[in-house]
Amino acid sequence: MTESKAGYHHGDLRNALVEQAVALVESAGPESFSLREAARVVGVTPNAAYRHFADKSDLLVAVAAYGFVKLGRKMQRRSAAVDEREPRRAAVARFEAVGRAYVDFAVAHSNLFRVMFGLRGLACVVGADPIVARPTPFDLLAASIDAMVSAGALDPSRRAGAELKAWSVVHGFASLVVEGGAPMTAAERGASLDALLAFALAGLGARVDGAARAT
Amino acid sequence: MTESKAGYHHGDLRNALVEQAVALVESAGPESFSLREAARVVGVTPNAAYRHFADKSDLLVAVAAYGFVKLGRKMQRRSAAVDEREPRRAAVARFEAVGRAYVDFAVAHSNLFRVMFGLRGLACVVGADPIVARPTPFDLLAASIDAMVSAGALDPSRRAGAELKAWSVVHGFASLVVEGGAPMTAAERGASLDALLAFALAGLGARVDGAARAT
DNA sequence: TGTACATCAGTGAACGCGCGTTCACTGATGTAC
DNA sequence: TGTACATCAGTGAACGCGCGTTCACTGATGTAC
Repeated sequence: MTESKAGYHHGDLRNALVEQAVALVESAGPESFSLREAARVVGVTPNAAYRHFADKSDLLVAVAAYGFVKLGRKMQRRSAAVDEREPRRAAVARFEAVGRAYVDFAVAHSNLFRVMFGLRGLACVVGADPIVARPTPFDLLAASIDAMVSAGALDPSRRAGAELKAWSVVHGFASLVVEGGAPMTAAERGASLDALLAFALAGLGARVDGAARAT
Repeated sequence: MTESKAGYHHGDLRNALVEQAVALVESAGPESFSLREAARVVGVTPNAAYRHFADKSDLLVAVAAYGFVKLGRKMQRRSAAVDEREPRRAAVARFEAVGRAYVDFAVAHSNLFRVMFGLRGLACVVGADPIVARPTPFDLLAASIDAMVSAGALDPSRRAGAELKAWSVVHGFASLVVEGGAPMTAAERGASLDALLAFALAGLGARVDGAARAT
């Protein structure tokens, strides 16, 4: 509500704590994150946090939710930037843009990404009744696949289950990159991701340039 | 060396600690694991552990390595059980068996799986000079793809980069299942995995039954 | 407009805790002669 | 075969630590009349 900084009442402590928690997690990793430190940096007593969060893990769920919001925005931004002259190409390009946004996000915010998919983060945020406003990142992925069907890039008979396939490929790649299992330069990562998206489109049976796409 | 249980010297403390650490991690998760508890359960003073491990995270790396060994064995077992009458079909079936073993392992040992792909686990174990004896799980995946090429199920021109594609799909799916992002019954998981493997083979451009595979 | 009061959002001090790790040590083991 | 001794693998006690969380509290806020 109020924005007055000095004073007994903070005014927007909940958001301040979440943002500080995100910053701390991003810079030092989830395992060394402490509620006390977040409160300390915000300039507030540790117990003040309990006015806004049930406990530490509740705060971390809010951090995860923040990450999903950020990820969704990145997906939308990238998707919107696609050249849309040729509808079928554009639909495919948006699908690719969504995947690239996902991986880029994971690389740029690897510690946040870990919290999002760490213990209970995903389950709390992406469940049947997500605490993140729609459209969620998953919604955006589904929409991009629907758009491919509408644009004639994907046969309706191939539609079922496409989200899980696409999500698995991209999430697996992002995880492997983040966890260091496949150490690579940014250029190598880009090339791998290109190949990976072509692989995913081929697997789905998408028509990219008139003909069904080959890897 | 010796197997005497009683006595001042344990005889095989290092292995005992690793096995107990694995058990504790599997049952209570990595975040609540403590070196002290492992030592306590083994019946030894906490500091005795420092005779065998530099510190706690060194012990956890050993836990991760243990997991990769176990995973590799499961892959080999499943792969060996494939009916091999028709070479091309058999090669494809082994590739699928490797993928299934991976997912099944992740589900059956989800906490161990988390340690393996948690902070530094992967990097230490799978790096250029792995501390796990060859063939590593990654080696086994690569071999199964090579076998598909030899059997004529995969054109050599499609060979390059196939490991990363296959690994990404399966790892992503396993992670999503483990983290609860895609809650499903065992039957649903099986059906999804079937579809996912078909998707991966199609994406790679594999020939499953004489013709190039369609999803 | 002014006052009374309920509610809210913080404070300050303290708790018990188990942790990772270090220290100086000692009992057991195995090897050289 | 017997003894001396270096090495190894454990003990036992203690450390400092920051943590999450609870307690009773108080200053600030806003609303009813």
